[in-house]
Amino acid sequence: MNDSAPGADGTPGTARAAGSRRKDVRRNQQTLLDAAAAVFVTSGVEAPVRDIAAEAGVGVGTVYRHFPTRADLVIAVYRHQVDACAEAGPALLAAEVSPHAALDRWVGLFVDFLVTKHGLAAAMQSDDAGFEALHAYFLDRLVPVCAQLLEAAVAAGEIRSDVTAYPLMRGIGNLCIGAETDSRYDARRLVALLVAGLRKD
Amino acid sequence: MNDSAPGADGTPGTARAAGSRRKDVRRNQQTLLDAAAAVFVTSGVEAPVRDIAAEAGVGVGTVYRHFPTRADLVIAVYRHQVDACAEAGPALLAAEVSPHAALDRWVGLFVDFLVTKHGLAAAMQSDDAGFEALHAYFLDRLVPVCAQLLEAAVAAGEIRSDVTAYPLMRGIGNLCIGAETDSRYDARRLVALLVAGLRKD
Amino acid sequence: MNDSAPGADGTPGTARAAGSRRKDVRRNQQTLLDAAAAVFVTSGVEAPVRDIAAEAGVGVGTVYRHFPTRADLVIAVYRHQVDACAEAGPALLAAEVSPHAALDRWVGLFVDFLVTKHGLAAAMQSDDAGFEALHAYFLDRLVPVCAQLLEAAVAAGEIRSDVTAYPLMRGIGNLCIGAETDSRYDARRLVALLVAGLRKD
Amino acid sequence: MNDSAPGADGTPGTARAAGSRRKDVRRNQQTLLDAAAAVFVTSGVEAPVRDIAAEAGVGVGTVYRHFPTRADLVIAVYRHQVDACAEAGPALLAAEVSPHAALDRWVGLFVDFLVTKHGLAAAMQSDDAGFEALHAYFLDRLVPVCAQLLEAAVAAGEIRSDVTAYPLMRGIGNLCIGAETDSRYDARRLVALLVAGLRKD
DNA sequence: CATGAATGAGAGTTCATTCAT
DNA sequence: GATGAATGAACTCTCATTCAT
Repeated sequence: MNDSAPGADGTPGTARAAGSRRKDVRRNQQTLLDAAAAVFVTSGVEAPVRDIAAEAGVGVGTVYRHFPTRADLVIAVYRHQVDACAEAGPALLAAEVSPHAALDRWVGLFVDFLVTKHGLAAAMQSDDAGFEALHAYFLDRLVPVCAQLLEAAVAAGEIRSDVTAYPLMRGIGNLCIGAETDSRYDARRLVALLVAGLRKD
Repeated sequence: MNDSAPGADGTPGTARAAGSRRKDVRRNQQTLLDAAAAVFVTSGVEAPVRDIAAEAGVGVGTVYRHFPTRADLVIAVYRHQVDACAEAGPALLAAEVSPHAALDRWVGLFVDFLVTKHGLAAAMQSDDAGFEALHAYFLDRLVPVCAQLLEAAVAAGEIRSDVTAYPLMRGIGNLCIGAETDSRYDARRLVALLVAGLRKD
Repeated sequence: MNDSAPGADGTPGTARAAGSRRKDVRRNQQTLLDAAAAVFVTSGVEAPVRDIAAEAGVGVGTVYRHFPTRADLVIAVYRHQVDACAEAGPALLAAEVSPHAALDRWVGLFVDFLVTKHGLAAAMQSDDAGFEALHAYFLDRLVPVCAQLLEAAVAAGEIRSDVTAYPLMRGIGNLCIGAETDSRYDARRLVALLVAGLRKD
Repeated sequence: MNDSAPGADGTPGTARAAGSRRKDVRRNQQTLLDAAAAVFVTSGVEAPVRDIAAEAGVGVGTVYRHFPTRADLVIAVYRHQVDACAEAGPALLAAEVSPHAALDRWVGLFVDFLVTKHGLAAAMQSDDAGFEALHAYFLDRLVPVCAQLLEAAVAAGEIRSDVTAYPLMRGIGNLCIGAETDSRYDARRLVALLVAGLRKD
């Protein structure tokens, strides 16, 4: 993360001008992220850059300056939620009665996140070069957590030992595609089945 | 299907000219289908119409004449394989030792088909209006078969009774997205897990 | 439906084949003219050739064979009515109480014809090269009649002598453009004003 | 009008950059209008957007940015002249010896304008949806003026009282169609006859 | 830094016209 | 003669991305 704690720069005195400019920039970034999030909800993550700029009330150039590629923008928009999800893994492992239960709940968290993000799941799997970084970010952040949960469940003898975290995460992601627009399709349900299928015997 | 029973117009004499013309046209259609199939492999089913025309060595107008809609073309390209898949369902049910085994093998057939069609799985789930007919065709053809297999397995007490064919098919389709371009991702495996997850207990 | 009643031509003896063919052709032409007239009514004289062929139940090639240019077709469709209009001129001159009255009624005839032909007036003035022949046909046929009426009216001292038939006919044609689709616009009325404007004093 | 009072943003300093940009843009708009006017003269108002872009030395996108609709462009090109014509109405009414004379001269102004605009008169009557706005603009602007002149002439007892402005304007517009390409056709003359035809007795 | 105008490649689609059968 | 498949030019419109101000 490049700018946590928005108001935390206690730079006093001299650097005022620079400081306020930096503050402006930061404000701009946030505006942009909010705008992007809003547009993503209605038009999906492939929405025209211009729409996002318009929603934010800035020029397209500003979008490009802050987020050179679309992936950068998408990552930034969802970073907090992805991070929160990643951090929830170990916590669940500690709190739940069994590693498999923890895995199930953690996966549920991820699905709840994805299912509400119009087009995100699809973008994540897109072979479009522009989304490579997005794909990578999600995996970098979540695969290790998933691996940890998987290992614990294997160690506890609850699940088969021949499934690795990467394909599992991609599978879960895939199952979430299109869930937001088809009421007859329940991604949560199917993911639960998939996770159930991991069980030994 | 418009070309069943190739030799059915055995009319000699009069219909010769028309017949041979029709033969040419049919050949052309096939050329087009082959070209489309080839382009779909490399560029996905959303490839520009112009590319397909070029691959087939015809003008764009010819593509539009035969397949007014992109969905028409995609359906035509895959119709035989979808039909074969649909027909395999009852056969497997008769041949396999148990309904669940039949379901598993049938699903495997579908996955083998999908996984080799670049972008097809993705297109099938696309909310793009142009692909609606495609979506519909696949579902019309395969959901009933899947439902039949599911029912049999439920009747045999092998699987839970709370899963319906439509979401299952969509889930399977989703799991196949992107499988052709990522060697670390094994769609067959995940689908097998999903089907395993249907088991009672 | 391109060769109904194959043997219906009562041509006796030798010339049967040629005779029946010629009759067929003629029938085809008439079918085509009827079809064209029908399509012109609904889609205007610039309707796609394919639409006309379809309406007639023939191939586009047949249309082109009989009417190499669109103008040929349009002329053929309206020839009878144009001729009838042309012939009405001298008759009216003989029947009416004054040459100006005859002119007025004759012009009314022409307007009644044009106003019911969707797009014809516009096509006639179009500088599109494809319509040149159409333009020419109408003028060749009608300008002399108009000139005759004009001369008689001038000779009778009813109208000014400085208006010639050609621009008058074009003006009348122009006034009819778009009349069929705009209920607030009454071409007959305006043409009557124009003709009234010819009056001396 | 969007550019009245050119120097009205007298903001010094800060707004300079934006100001000069705006000036460029304005210049560009003008270039575009000039180019469009030129192309309209040679190819008519239905000329391909690309041709206009090429004439202006800009990309097609630029044309669409400034004038989303063809009608917008056409209106912009002719706005000044239409406005000038509209404004001339009352002035003529004040200056001429009689309302009918004013009407005659005003109509002459309009004809002089239309007759030099290749295809404009035709486009104005076109039932093409893309030209609806154009049609509307002309009528909105000119019909009231015409109505005013008409009323005055009626009040003065010079013309018949049963002709309204709308059909009269349309008729005049129609009479101008094709005038620019046919030396044997004198639209001014015919329009004058039409206006003469309005006279009482 | 911000702006948003400009660019232009790219995709879709329609039809007049030709010509092999 | 009739057919209608094929051709491909022509047009429209959209957006990602750059860059002068």
